[in-house]
Amino acid sequence: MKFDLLFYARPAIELAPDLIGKIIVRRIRQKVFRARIVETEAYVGSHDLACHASKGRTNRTEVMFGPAGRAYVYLIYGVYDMFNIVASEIDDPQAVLIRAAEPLDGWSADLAGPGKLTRGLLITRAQNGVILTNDRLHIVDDPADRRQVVATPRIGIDYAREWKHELLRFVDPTSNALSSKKGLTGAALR
DNA sequence: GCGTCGATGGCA
DNA sequence: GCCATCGACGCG
Repeated sequence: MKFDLLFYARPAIELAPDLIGKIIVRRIRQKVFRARIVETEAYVGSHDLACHASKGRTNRTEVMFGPAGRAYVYLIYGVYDMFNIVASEIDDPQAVLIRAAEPLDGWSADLAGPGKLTRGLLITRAQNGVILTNDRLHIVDDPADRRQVVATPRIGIDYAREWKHELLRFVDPTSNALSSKKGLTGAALR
């Protein structure tokens, strides 16, 4: 079942782990591609030094200040688009970065990383601001999913001082499609 | 299997 | 002058 906007209207630190095991549905020219989310990160507001909104309200971050359930897509390193889902409520800029997923239904693609995921699902800045209840791009539940969730520090934010240690990355440790094994230990690596 | 490095463009 | 990245390359 497609999630409605209320599903997204809560703190990113709650939404991010809950999105593990959920399914991205992407429709491209009448074809439907589905992928199971296995890695996310929470960006928890203006006070979070790793959150783009900590630098203030700008053209780029405008979407994050709006209502929950919209896509925040931006370009990084001049090369890759990053797909986020806006969380929380108006004027509280929180978002969840979707970092990795496993293709379903026998479709094969490498979605093990935020840049590879957007490339594989054809998500670009053209989707910035779209409401995620539309038929072309949305998230559905998988009631049968046996998800496991482990929290680790976020990737690629060494500049964020004390925030770089916060356990705001969430992964399904049993997945083979993670962007990195950082933060996983012992049994989780087998 | 590691570490290092360059590409590439929008943003402040 | 940075980056919420990726893949190529060199090592030995």
